[in-house]
Amino acid sequence: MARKRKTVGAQRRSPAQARSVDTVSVIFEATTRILQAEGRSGLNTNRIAEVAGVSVGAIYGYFPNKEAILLAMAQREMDLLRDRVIATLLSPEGSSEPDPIRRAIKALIKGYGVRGKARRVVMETLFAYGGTEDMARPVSEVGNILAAHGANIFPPGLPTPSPMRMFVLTRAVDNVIRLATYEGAAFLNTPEFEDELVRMVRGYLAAA
Amino acid sequence: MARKRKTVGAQRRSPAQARSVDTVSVIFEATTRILQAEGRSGLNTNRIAEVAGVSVGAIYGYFPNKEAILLAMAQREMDLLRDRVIATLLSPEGSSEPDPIRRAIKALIKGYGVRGKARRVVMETLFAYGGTEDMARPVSEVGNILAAHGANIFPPGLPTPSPMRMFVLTRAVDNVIRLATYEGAAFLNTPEFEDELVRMVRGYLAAA
Amino acid sequence: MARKRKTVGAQRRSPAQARSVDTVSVIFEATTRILQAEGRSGLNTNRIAEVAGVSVGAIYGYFPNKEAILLAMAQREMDLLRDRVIATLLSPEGSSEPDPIRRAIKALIKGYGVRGKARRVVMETLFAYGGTEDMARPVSEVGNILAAHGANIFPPGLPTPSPMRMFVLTRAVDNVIRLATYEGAAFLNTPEFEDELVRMVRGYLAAA
Amino acid sequence: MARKRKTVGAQRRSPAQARSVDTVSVIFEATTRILQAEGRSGLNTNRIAEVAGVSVGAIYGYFPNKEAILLAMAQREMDLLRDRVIATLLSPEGSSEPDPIRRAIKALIKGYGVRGKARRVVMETLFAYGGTEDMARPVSEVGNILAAHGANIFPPGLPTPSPMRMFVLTRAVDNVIRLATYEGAAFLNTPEFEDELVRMVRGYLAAA
DNA sequence: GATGAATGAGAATTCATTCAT
DNA sequence: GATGAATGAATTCTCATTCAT
Repeated sequence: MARKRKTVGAQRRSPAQARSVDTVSVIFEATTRILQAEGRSGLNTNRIAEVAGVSVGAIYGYFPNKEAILLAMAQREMDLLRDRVIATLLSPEGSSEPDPIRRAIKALIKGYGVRGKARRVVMETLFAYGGTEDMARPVSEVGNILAAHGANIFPPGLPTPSPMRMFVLTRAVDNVIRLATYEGAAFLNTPEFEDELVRMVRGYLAAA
Repeated sequence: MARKRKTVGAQRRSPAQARSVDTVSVIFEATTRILQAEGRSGLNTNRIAEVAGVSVGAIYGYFPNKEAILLAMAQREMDLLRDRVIATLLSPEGSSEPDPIRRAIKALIKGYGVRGKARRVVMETLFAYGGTEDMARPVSEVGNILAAHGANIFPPGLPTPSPMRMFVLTRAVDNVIRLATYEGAAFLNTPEFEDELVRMVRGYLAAA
Repeated sequence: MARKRKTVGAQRRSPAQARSVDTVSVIFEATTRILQAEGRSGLNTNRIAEVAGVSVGAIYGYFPNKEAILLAMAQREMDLLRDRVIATLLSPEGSSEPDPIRRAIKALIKGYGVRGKARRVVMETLFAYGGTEDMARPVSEVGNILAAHGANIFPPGLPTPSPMRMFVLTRAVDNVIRLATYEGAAFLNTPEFEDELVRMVRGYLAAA
Repeated sequence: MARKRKTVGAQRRSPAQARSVDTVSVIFEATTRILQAEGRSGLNTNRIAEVAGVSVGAIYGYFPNKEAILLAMAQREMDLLRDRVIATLLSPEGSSEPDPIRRAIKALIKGYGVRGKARRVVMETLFAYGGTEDMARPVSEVGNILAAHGANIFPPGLPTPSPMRMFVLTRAVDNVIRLATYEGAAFLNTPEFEDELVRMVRGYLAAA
């Protein structure tokens, strides 16, 4: 038996050198491509190595095991999305939209739209491997930012939402957009959908 | 010899006799038990057969492969949940709760709570195999029922929600509860969480 | 998970290193030994690995499936036999037999005789997988050699046979010997049988 | 284990009733169809039953095991061919061809041509299952007939061939035609090919 | 006689991981 | 640091055959 108990964890080699960064990217890209083309069941380390043009051994130089690759990818995806949303929330400068809630919703819709299938598969994989917490973390972080900057973001006159309300609010918005994207809803990019989401957020906050 | 490409899908033997129906149930029960006790990695066809008290061959008489079992179970789960929610929405008799919205929310929270680990794995499989549509269908069906019986369910004075609003509403509620369940949120079974969800629904509807 | 449709064919790992070549040889030898001792039904990949002293995985590193091993062996057998016959035809030196036709017949009889059971199973596999062409190719190649060197091989005074005649001639001789071997004909190793075949060839050529 | 040691043998139920004959035919046809469409690896008793529209159990009512089906089919094929050739040899009436040797060759070419692929697969299967003897028997029988009627068939003035010569002669002719058919030789149905075979037979006999 | 669900030993194949080069 | 051949336990899946109905 060549298998060891899993230690799902972070990367091994620190991507200090340019080459390391390349190798990691190349592994991520290969994984994305395989997942996209053949789904989860077509994914295995040997295949990743082959598609990535590196040796299996090299993969184990950067990741302790297979799941770690998927985990790292999913985290990267979530972090990218989170950063985009947070940036959007906090900096009204770069946008013509004065309402931060609407800005965040726009950012999410746009964010889920790019690299749609790849992201979906990676997130699904993460989900399937039990990474619900990892999926939730960036959403929580957005929640934290919102809470911290509440005064600047939420409509004046309304109290900053409680943690539970934050949970409900962020999950509701995030998942509605996610599912609309995954289901390929026709209204996904319409202003009406945006309006609807804004209405949900405002209505909810107003009902408190 | 020649292996066929996997066809995650329909059953093979049709459950014409009483015996067949038993076998499928027995397979489902065994799978649930294993999943509950050992999680996804403890699940394999030989084990299922052993726990179910049937032969491996019998399993392959009803399902083309392992995933198909999980998929069939997931669909059954969703259908059960849907039926429970619809029943709750429509029949105020069996409940002390007069508000249909709150009744439905209670039913969902309770429904997601039972057989938690097994349901989760099963739903993850559905998700991982791209079954977003299958996940969404029962929710849509609840939406249809809501739309049809709107007058009896939605607060008087409010118009029956549009399809898009129905989408947002059902997905939001469903996913918030699902994620709270999966994340093991501490507030899951508190009345406050229920209140919060009711508030979201009512606030949203009122904001229209 | 996803099984690929069988691709009875080429090897996987390319025998770049000396080690690889060894592994393939070792697999071939083990297969021959098992076939010889227990026939086709005693042959399975785990057994081959065991007898070969390699892991099952190693086998799948070089062959996509069990049949591919047999097929590769069959091709090797045919090529060996062809080379032996051609060598015999062309080089009168190593033999006390002055007649090239008789030399070739002797070589064929001897060639089919060695490793009888194993060769047979291996050829049957080739046949069963539609490899009639593969079986015919080496015979054709012998035919080509004959045609090219006709002047030195065929009885003086006779024209070099036409392609169709070559076809009839080579197939007739090859198959008579093959069947006599497979049927375990009592006369197989008698000089009379050899005489008979030589007579057929000469009689045929003379009748042109 | 539900498998018993094989008793490759004849049919069980004697096809006394019309239904039995039908069932056997239907099994043969299904087997042929599967073999033709999917090759040997696609053939199994459950599939035969399915394609034949009978139950697996029914198959075991007529044949003791799977191989018996193939064996029976191959024997039927060979017997049909043998009967045709013998009839052709013995009865000059039905033909415009006065030469019995040429008549037999014509009959063989024609015989191998009909139901080409189906026959081939069945014969290959028989071969692969070690039925070389069964393949050879009808040829031997033709040989016997030839020997018995030698005076009427072989060119006057030539001695009736010895058993060994008979072996060489029949196998040579049979296999050249068989391979020409299997390889789809362009010259298969030309008079020249016929001429060539006749020449071989006559030349060989004359060389005695 | 027929049916077809069930059997289950056995075979094929996978793939994460290691480690000698 | 990289390579990739080898490992082998674990799993999936097959299919000839039986036998209760």
